Amino acid sequence: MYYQQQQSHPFLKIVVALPTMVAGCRGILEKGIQIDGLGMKNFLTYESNVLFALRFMIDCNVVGGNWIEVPAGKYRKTSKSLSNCQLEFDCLYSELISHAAEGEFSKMAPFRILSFDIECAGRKGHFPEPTHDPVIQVANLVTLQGEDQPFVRNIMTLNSCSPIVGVDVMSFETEREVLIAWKEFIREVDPDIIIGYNICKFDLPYLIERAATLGIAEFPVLGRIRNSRVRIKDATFSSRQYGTRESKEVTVEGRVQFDLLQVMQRDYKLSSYSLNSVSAHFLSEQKEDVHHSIISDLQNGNAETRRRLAVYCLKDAYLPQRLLDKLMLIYNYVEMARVTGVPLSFLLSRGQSIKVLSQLLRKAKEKNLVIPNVKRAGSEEKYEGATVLEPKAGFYENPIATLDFASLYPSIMMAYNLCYCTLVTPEDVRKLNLPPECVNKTPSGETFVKSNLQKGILPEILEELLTARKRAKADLKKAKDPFEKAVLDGRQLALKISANSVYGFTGATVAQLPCLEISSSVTSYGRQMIEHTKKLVEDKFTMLGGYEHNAEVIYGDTDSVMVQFGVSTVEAAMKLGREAAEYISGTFIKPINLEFEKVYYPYLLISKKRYAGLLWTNPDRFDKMDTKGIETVRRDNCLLVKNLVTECLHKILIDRDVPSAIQFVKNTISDLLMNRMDLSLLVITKGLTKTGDDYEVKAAHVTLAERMRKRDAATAPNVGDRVPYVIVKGAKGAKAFEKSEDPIYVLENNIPIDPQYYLENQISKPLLRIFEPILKNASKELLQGSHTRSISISTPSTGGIMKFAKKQLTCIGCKTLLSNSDQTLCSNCKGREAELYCKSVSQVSELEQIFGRLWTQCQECQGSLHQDVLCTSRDCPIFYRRKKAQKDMAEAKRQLDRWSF
DNA sequence: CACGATACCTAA
DNA sequence: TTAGTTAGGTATCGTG
Repeated sequence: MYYQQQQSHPFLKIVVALPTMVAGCRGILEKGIQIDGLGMKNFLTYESNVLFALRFMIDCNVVGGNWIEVPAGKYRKTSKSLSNCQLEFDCLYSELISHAAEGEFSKMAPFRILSFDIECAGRKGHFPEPTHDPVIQVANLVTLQGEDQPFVRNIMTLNSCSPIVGVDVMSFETEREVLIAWKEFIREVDPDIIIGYNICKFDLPYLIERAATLGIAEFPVLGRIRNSRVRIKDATFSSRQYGTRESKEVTVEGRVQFDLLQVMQRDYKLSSYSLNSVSAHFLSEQKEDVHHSIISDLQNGNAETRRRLAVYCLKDAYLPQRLLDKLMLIYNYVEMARVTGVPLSFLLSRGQSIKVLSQLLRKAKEKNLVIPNVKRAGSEEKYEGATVLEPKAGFYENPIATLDFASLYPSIMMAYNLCYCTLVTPEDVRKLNLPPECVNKTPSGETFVKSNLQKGILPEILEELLTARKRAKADLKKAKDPFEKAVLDGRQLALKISANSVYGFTGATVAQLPCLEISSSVTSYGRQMIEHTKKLVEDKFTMLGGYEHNAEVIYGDTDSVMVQFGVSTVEAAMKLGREAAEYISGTFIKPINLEFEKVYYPYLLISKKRYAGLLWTNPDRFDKMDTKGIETVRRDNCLLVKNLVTECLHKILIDRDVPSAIQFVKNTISDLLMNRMDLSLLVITKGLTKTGDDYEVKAAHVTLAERMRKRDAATAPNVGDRVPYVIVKGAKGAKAFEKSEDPIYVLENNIPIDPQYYLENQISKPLLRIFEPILKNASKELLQGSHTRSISISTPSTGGIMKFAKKQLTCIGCKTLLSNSDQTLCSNCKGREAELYCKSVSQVSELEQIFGRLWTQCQECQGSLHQDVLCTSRDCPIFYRRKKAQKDMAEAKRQLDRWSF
């Protein structure tokens, strides 16, 4: 920490017998000890907060996912076996040879991967609890990493189960036998990695707690250490990036738990993280979603119904494996472990900073430096971030060129040698009197020495990461073998992410080694650079300077500027863009580089961080429609808004057909108000970011989560979950949080939704923001007119006061109220019986057909055309349509029944 | 009804 | 032995 003129200092290295003693030792030294002749003295400690496993790996030069050689003759068989491993021997740790992940050693190990899923029989209306409810099935798939089919597929069932092709069905008479069989299976298969969906929070703890309830003492020995019991601990993880999440920490020695739910939540921003929704998203494969209350019925049926359950259970074990393969997670995660040096398990259980710290510790060791364990200072400190240039909002119908700094923050840190060990304290600035040519004074006022005096560790780490990335990308181009390609692609991704998170690490005031002098210097250089770029572009590309038009920077954020060169073709904009990038890059120190990347044409700039446009990287045709920040890319909008905005942008930007966009809006509004909208389009989801009491204001999704907790605590959303809801009709002037409701509940109880809310609070503003730059009187054009007057005939409410209201019949022909409930038609419509009867009949048959089609579709999804559909998936549009069709059909049949002759 | 505070999510 | 950063838009709630 800080630039040290003196090349080396004496340090005292303290070695203790057990890892746990490090903390105690550190405490004593920090608090201070009495030394004869010196009095009370306290000490700054160094590297006293490094996790033991990481310490060991760093000292032995071992990284996560790394190959280790135990040289012949350097080990001997253990005298007494302590493990369940296939090979067991003793070896001195210093004899291990750690191989860098290159050549032969970059290959992935043939990990044995177990994917499993359990089913439990909850009591009616309750979510299963391990203290009451039995485990009735466990499905297992075992796959060798790199192979595309599992080599073991089995299901352990309580009670009989009809055979399933290609699956080893193992039936048992008692639950105890099921659990013991699974435990034995684990020992026999000896998996390296255990995967599944939500296994860390549900399946694993459930099995263990259930075994404890049943008193199966031998069950919780699932790891590789003989006689070591699995331990469970409640854990919460909380960070700005990943949010707060409660989970369970299950210790299974020697096997990595790789919960696909955690992977999804960390790596992808989705509106729903149910296995069903995720599978649909990544695998285009739906899965039936059987409500937990039905599972008991299937279990209590016969061998056939249990077989049905088994098929379902197997699919839940199969999908995580498919996701693992499809997203190449093993490659990406192992490469991340190799690049950053942390064990694989840290990547899912810990945050970003441990990865940077691991690299820092390794590099420091190499340089013979030690890292101080600085006190956690006040975390309130803030520093200024990046500049966002004031946007000149509007619809641009000429090409806009985009200039970007490549890896801006890493290159600033490299260019100006910003590091812990190059920072000069204000005191030292005065004392040391360093010559100006040896230091950089940053725009934020800090002083760092240049690399001739001391090369920074951070810049060196960054250089290595970026060079390695370049190499990985080059190798990737040459690679033929798909496995090799996967490894390299995973590696270049890991390298990029790692380089980008170094800056964040220095600014993390609650982390291990904050250094705001570095982070605020980085951003101050960044601010200076974007302003400089804007100025250069506007000064050079002028008519006075011999160009056809005056260039104008219309927007820019952090590391990019959008330039309107005034030219009318994409090609011309690209040419000028390249020229500008090259010219401006020349004015910066290496390795800072401004690149021309792309052209937007046309370009709709709404405000800071919000824009849309067609993106061109070559002049022949556009690559895609690119939207930033607006509703189409946000998860807290209902599909109705997302689809509507996407479709309008498509029509405006691609088709260049504004009238058709307007017509589309009108049709959609009309459909909404006529109650013709699919409920699935109206579902809004928002993340539950804290526990109930911590909220200071009431919000729709929070109050709904509370109400759901009262209905069924076990299935209600938890911290970190996303809560889907719809807004239903309520009292006049009721707040949104009073009108939010669970979509499934709405469907089952036939509660009318509030179309007006969707029109006024969901659709209108986003639309106006898009149309206003394009259309005069946008509000009048879109939101007023006949299409908004078609007031809905809502489905009658069954709850509340409506229970006491008697339903009055209306004329089948014209819907006027009838005084006499025996009547079918009013006096006006008398005489049209034949026509209207035919209409009723055809309505019923039409709806029957629609329903039939949807039903078949669901049957296909569940994989059998001979059985009832049980699926109630909140994430599946077909489910909502099927339910609606069913209701409509029933209503039509009721109408038909009124024609009793 | 205006306005600040809170909450959420995104850009970079 | 818990946590990468700041900037910014928008909706909604609560209060004066």
